[in-house]
Amino acid sequence: MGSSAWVDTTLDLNINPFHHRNKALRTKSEGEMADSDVKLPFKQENADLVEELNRIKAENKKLTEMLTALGHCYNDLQNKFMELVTINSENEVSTSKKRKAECEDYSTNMIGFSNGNKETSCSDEDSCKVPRECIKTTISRIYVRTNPSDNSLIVRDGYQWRKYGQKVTKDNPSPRAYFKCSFAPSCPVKKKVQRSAEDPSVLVATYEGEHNHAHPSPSEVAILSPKCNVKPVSCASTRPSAPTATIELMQPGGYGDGAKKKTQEVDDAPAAIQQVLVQHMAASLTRNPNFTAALAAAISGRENRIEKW
DNA sequence: CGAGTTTGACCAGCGC
DNA sequence: GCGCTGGTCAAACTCG
Repeated sequence: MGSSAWVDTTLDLNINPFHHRNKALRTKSEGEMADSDVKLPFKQENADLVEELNRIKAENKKLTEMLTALGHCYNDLQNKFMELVTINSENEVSTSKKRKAECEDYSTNMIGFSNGNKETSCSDEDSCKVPRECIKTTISRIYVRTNPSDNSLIVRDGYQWRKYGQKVTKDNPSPRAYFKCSFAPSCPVKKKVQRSAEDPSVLVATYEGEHNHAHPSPSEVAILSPKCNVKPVSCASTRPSAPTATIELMQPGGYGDGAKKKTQEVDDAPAAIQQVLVQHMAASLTRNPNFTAALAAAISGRENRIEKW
């Protein structure tokens, strides 16, 4: 991807909106201290306000333009990403020699998380015959980055699983573990977990079917699997049948700890560092399409209000 | 003692 | 039909 496609998204969000105004007031108060008898004429104050208004308008316009550019950039990137995904999935289908794995591709939802670099989805409708059951069952695939030293084939997703088999497959030296959902006796969901052949630190969990019960609450999970260090996960983010990019696994040293650490850092940081952190957070937020959309709405609303003045 | 895991045996689908 | 492979079963084993 060419670097020319990248746009500087670090918006000057006017983090301290009263900065200029304060400056003016400060100048004013300093002047007052020096010469308390001289009062700023009302007209002058009005002119200052108009000037401030114009400055804010110009800033809003600039932000709106940047948002538009950002939106276009985001769409371009998304399109490019989808193209890459399509190419990848085609390659996967053509190289796959597995009988049943082929049919998985018809309804597979591949969800990547932990480092979020493999999120994709694919569907290919003419590469193989489709047995009926393959269409009926929902198949999701998730990738979990784990500690390479951790040899366990455990993907903690909040559900209760019972292992019923393990097998070494031909195309992968690491064994594949077979799990059934044991939270509800009649739950048809099965899970296969195997380390990625390319990257042994990545666990590939394949879910088949849909849970016919509610996601176990954290307390239920704690009761059912006291030794399993499962933290609460939202239903939507863990249901294999409901693929989402917001899946978050509780990996040691994962996002949870990181966020905690960050909070700690924020608590401890002096004001200057906090300012830098705020600016970093603002930069991160501007990369979020939801945020940019909300910001655009807010700006347009604000502009309307300003124009009414 | 019960629940969960391990592991060898068995079964079924597919290619040759 | 035979062999290979993935998936499942179930007895044996482990652990709390």
